[in-house]
Amino acid sequence: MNAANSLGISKSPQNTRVVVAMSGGVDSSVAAALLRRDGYDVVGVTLQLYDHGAAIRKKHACCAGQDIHDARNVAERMGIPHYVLDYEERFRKAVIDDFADAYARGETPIPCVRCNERVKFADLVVLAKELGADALATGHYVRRSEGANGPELHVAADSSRDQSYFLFKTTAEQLAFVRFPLGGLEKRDVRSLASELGLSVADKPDSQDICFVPNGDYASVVQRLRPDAAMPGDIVDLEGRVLGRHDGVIHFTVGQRKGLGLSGNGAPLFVIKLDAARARVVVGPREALRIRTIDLQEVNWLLPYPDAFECAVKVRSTRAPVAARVTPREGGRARVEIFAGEEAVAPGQACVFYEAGGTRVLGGGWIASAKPARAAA
RNA sequence: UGGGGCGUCGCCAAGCGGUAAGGCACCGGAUUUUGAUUCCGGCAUACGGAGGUUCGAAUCCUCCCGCCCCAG
Repeated sequence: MNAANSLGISKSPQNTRVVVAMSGGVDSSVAAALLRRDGYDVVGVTLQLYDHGAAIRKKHACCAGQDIHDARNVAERMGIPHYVLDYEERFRKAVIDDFADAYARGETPIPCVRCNERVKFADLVVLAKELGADALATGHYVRRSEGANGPELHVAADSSRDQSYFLFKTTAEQLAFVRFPLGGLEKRDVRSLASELGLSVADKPDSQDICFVPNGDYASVVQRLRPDAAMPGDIVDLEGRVLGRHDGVIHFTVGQRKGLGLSGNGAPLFVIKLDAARARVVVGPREALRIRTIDLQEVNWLLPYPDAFECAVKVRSTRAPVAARVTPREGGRARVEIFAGEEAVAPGQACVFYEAGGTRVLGGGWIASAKPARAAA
């Protein structure tokens, strides 16, 4: 048995085939280039996820139109095989439909996580194995390491770029096969590497916003897919008093302040709850956003024995983890008690568990419901 | 048509003779591989209207218009 190579696989790089998920962006391009430079047998794969024509002019997108050309160019330059696969149908069903349904239910989906969960780390893993690969690599900023009980997921070295929140659904089994070449790098280093390696995408802007939504106007996408979901209704306060009207719950999310058009108040009002069945948007003061208990579903455990444990949880990608206790429940569920409370917890978003004071991701689940820190309607 | 009160940015609201606070809403930008949040910036040459007093008024006076309240 050979010594493990840089990917932790007991083969020489030349004999190690790695499929790289290439989105056409800087990150995945550099990931592929780095592996190529290290002598791996790299195969590039790009998934065409949604409408080609509609996306071709869009900046900051990924996985369609120009991005596919970019990925192809990068692969060509590196001299690696590159495949473009039509995943539009799959993506539409697994990600876009789910996105629309969630909004119609008054929830706030994270399509990026669904895409990782259902497409990139599901279908792509299978595909990579079919291509005879020893591993699948992506350009995500997150680290993987071999622990006593198997592979572990850790936050990125560049904490400002960490994407672990978006990868919480990665299973232990997938983790055994996936690699993240950029997890230990700083974003600026990746940029300069892209230049050094002569990649045409070196100065390409980072992607942001939802890739399949044209102008940041996600509501119009939902409305087109689920016409009935855009039902106008009342904006009410915590006591049920009608304060105004709205054009559909799909335009709002828990914690939202802007767009309510409610004036004359001393302090701003926030969306506290969405009641899709009654087409109601419930608003209240900031204090009413405070949550103590959260119930999760479809939990992914990256721990060997999920007994109740204390850890730090993130309820939002852009916030520091906070101390909490997680209690697993049957049926893939879990209850999370956040000791100091947390604001604006929206059903449909993710709650990710982190090792307290550490870097390891212990798991996470989808937020099914949340209970206020104090009594409130 | 007797008495009293009030009319300042879309909404709420300071100011009470010295040259228009603030909040909400809204708009723009920054941040952000979700949606949000947050942050920064913008937002009444103008104070119901018309006159008058004054070096100077949203602030004082007069009249008018509108609204509210109490009496008739």
